[in-house]
Amino acid sequence: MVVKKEYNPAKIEPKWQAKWAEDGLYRSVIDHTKPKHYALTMLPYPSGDLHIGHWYAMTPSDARARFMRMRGFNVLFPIGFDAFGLPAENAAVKHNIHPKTWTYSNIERMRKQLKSMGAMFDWEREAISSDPEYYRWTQWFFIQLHKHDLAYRKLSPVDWCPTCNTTLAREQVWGEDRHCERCGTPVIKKNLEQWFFRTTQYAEELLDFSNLDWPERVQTLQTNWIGRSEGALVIFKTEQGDDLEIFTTRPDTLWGATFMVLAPEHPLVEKVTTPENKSTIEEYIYQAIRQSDIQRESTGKEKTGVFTGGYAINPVNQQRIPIWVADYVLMTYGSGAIMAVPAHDERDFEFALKFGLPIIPVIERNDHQVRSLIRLTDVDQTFLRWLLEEGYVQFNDKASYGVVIPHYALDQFIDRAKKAVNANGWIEVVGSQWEFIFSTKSVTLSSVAADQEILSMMKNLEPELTPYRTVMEYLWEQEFYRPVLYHSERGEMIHSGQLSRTPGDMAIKQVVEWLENKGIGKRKVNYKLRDWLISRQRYWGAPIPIVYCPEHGAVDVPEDQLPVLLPEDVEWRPTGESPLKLHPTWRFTTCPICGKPAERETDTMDTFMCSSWYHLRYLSPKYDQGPFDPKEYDYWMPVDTYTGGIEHATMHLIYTRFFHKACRDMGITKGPEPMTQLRNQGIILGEDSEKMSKSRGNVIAPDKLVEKYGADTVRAYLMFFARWDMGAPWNSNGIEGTARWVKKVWATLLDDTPINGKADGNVLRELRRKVHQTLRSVTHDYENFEFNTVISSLMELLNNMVNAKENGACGTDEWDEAVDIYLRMMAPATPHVAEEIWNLLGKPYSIHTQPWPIVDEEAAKADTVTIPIQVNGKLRDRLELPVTITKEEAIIIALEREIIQKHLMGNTPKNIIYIPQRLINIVV
RNA sequence: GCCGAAGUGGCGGAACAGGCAGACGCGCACGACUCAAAAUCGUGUUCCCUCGGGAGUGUGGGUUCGAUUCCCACCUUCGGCACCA
Repeated sequence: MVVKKEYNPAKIEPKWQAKWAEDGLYRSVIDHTKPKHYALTMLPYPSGDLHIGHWYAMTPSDARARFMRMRGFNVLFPIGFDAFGLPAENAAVKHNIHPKTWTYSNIERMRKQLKSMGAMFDWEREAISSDPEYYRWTQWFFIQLHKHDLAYRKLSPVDWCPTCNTTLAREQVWGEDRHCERCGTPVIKKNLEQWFFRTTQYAEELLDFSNLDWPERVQTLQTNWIGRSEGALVIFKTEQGDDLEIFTTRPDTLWGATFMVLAPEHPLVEKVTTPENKSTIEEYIYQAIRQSDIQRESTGKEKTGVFTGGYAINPVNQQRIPIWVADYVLMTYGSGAIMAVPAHDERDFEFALKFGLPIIPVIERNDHQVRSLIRLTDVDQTFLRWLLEEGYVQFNDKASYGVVIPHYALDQFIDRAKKAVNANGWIEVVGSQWEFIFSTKSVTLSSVAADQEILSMMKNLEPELTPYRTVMEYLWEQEFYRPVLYHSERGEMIHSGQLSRTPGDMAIKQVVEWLENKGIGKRKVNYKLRDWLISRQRYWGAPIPIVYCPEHGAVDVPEDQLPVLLPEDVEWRPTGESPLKLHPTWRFTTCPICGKPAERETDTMDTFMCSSWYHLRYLSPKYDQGPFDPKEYDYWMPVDTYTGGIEHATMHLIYTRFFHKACRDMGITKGPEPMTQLRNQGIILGEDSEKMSKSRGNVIAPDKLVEKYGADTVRAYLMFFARWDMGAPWNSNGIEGTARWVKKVWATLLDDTPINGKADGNVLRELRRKVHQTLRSVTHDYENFEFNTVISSLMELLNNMVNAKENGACGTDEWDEAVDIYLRMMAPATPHVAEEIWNLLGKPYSIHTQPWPIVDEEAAKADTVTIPIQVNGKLRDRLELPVTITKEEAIIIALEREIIQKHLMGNTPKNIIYIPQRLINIVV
């Protein structure tokens, strides 16, 4: 058959899209005779225009879903919109358009764009999170969580703009001075009653990825985000008698705690602050609280803090230690208070040094290194000579020797030092042992009292030392000592009362047991993960279904009264304040329990709440007896393949896992995890290798590309131009190659005019071999999301087919088979052109319901192989040999080659490596 | 600072299990067709070279008959976290 027809994607693509829709080709219905496959791509936010990033995320995922369908799975590949959220409200204020109008017209537009991709979305299952039928169930989930005590209310600080009268999201706070994005007013923190979900209750389980086929990268990100650390909870007492709880990962350093630090927000701050420190503390707290966590936590910043005037008692040794307030301690982690052990914690060390707080070593160095800076005038000559002779002197200048004493010589050194030191001086033993040798006595730096004693003895001999507040402060002045003053390694406990000499590997365990026996502490696991704050002081979101009754408090809206509808007659103040608060009637209602006047919660839910369960709504978007139809759930869940951007690794993907596990414990969902397999695509940057953005003007518009090349070419190029999981900067030129390929497929497969007579058997055997080899690799690559090599293999095969055609392959069974398999292989990637050619060749509609071809292993087998011959690992020759050749035969042939003989240069081979069908390496 | 990923021709990338480095494509050069151009087709395209070869996968070492692939150290880029007690 000869078909003379131009390839015109603008014509064939809409034609097939309409036909497929009409025939319900992508309707997914429960079919128990087939294995199911739930392929899910992250739902888009209806920002208004489909971005090339959406295409990059969705079309390869679509190709994979199509491939699975051809492999015999009953595939569900749904789509919807994450339609609540801030941009709609910003548009409302800016353009005076209702968020609903804005959102739904965007959806309309994006639906059209999505359909132009030719994806196998089942539009009957579309779900839109801002539809009342959807958010009714978002609210229902909230109530279930509340009923099971997984939702609770607590006072929590938010960024607040006093001019706009509203909460700001983190991305709305700009600049170093933290001003409001809209009006420039500096932002303040405000404590508001907020709703939280108890994600932390699932922290331990969320760390378990054993049921998941998820990228290592995501697992690492989540693990770090959850941030598990083991340690102990220890109860200190303030002098007033209040319990002051702290969490520490190093209970073995308790004896070295020389001060405590409270976060500025800590509830005990007020109580422990003495009257004379009150105003300083208040001032400090005011400026600390205004800063964001990011600023406060930036490690580069110099430490700040203020003494409260109050003291606590260290429960292990009854030492009285000062309580400070400093912003390097965070209220959101642990209990918002720490014991500071400056000798073994870098931050505490820095703080203690700055504020002159004592630093007492309580953990031995593992290398036991001792350093001493010996002033020549403080000791006798014999001692100095001995040090030189033994080679302990690391450096010397006119005034002093810097010596490093090995562990074995320490006792001897101290003995000799005691004899050598004169009445005007002293010798410091630093790093280990921590002894300060004076002519009258030696003192060990093992307590705050000892610290002061040593210091005052030094000052007596050397009045210039008067400004120093601690021994460590003085030692720090000597560059030579700095490397050994502080360490955070585990090691043998010292200066720790009865627990001294406990070896490092048992120290933590023994101290915890000891604390538990004494009733002053216990083992504790802490997490960085925080409970999920879901309240938003916003209009365009799902209202939190709670009514506040003066008598009954926070009462759930009864389930049969859901949804709590968003009122549409809202007024937009330029202030951006939530219209729900301003609405004249909406918030006033009655208590579901007593019927007396009550008020609605005016906050709405975080949109991550909507996206935590959309995969369930897709199952039955119109179902009204529950969030989803259990029949659909039982068949389709869990999601088999979830694809989307890595940027959701720690937010959405933790929330949705939490949500699933919480629902499982409430009997709503089943199984350990919602999404079995996860794969992330990378990011497409602009051609300038910068992030695409309107302001940079480097945005690639998919609509224009589709117009110019057709959706199939755009799809294929997105699959081809980079590794899918890596992403890459966009390259406009490259797409021409893919366009050429599609055209060449069209020309080659449709025109089977015989050329050059009949092909011989060799050509046909080669053709079949290449076809089946390609089928094998393409199958593997679709399976493993290696889309770029799917396309390159197809290109390669096409080049072979063109060759075969020139050698007369057309009109043979082998040629027809090649065409048939070729079209099936390209159907998932380029669904329209594959369908069109398939149809023009008179094959049965639709190619997309055809089974995936099976590799003929016999045909794919090669009968000869090219074997490289190396001499000493260097390639010298190649041999074309039958695959059946034996080792002996191959070696004989190889050694007979003239070029090989030349490179052997008359030497006898010492060793010959033979890897069947791979290589021969002759070693001389 | 910590954690993670990645470094291969002019460019995007390939090499699946340690065995022919550079598949496939872009770009470029030359040629064919054309009055000409576009499109299309063909040939070539890692670098150096005295045409025998030699070097080469971020850098330096190591293991091996053999390393883009494994090990150690370092450099660069990107991403995440960022005083987490």
